[in-house]
Amino acid sequence: MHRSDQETSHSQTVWTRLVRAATAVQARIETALKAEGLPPLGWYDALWEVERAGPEGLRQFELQQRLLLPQYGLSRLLARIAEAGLIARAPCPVDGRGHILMITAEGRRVRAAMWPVYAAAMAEAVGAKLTEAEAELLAGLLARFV
Amino acid sequence: MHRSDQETSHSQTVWTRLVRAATAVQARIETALKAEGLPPLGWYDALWEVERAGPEGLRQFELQQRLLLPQYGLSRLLARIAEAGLIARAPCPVDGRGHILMITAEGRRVRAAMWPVYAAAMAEAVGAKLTEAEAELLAGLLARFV
DNA sequence: TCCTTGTAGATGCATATGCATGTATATAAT
DNA sequence: ATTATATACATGCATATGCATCTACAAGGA
Repeated sequence: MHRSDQETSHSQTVWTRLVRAATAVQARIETALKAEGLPPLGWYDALWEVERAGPEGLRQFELQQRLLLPQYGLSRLLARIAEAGLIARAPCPVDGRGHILMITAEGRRVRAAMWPVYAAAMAEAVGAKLTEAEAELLAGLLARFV
Repeated sequence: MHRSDQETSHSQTVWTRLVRAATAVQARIETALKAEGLPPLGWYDALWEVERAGPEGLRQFELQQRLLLPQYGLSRLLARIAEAGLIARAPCPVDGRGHILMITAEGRRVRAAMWPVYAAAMAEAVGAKLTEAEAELLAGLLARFV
């Protein structure tokens, strides 16, 4: 084989399966949510973080760091979620550039409705494929990439 | 905690890290390709499969199955790649509905140019984080999800 | 032959994403 | 204060994606 030809390495096998596994699981979760008429997965993470932040709320850039989203991505995600009335954006009193994010009552309701669907899909797509020990092992190996 | 509240399970840890790992590695590879002025990763897989198929070429639906892409996704991906002159689409002689895909000389050239960049990024983002034994173990665990 | 059903692939429309840049405010240096 | 630079967030524009549907051909009856 020529030097520029693909030979399958362990790295490549890992990479390929990593993508396939992630997309397969994601597809299952998204499908489950959609089937219940619930918002997409991305909304869950945002709602959960903001809800967890409590009555203080959360700055947009903090959420950005936690979700690892690009700045403009979060900006537009929040525009959609706010449009749906699930998160409220208030001007930040101590920094005129910023927003404070707070979950609304409806936002809590929707997140709580999403959770059992999300959890069930995760259990089916992930938990059912591994023993507890394997899951811990896998989680440990995956942690290398963060 | 209320029943609808999120409690972290092993499944969830695995799922979260799976996504983070996949996006992190992908970002590295895409960045490396872009930095060299090369096409995105999705093009590589298509080019490689078509090149591998040899002079017989490959039917579009076969490629679709191998790449696990939605039908319309592949249709448009190929439109872009063909527009760039890297893959040729000829009508299929035995099935008037189909196309036969064949890589062009320029397609070979580009794929060959992509490979070392792709391989290096993979080695850096995946191989460097694991021993060979760990990579095999991880690949085995990830295979559960296919 | 005609009709029905299935499959290969393309595409219009709505929505999402990436990239670059814009606006507004903050912070620091002069 | 003035000017420069950095940060928070939004947005115009091009491109990509999802969904539904369309066209064209194939295959199997009646």
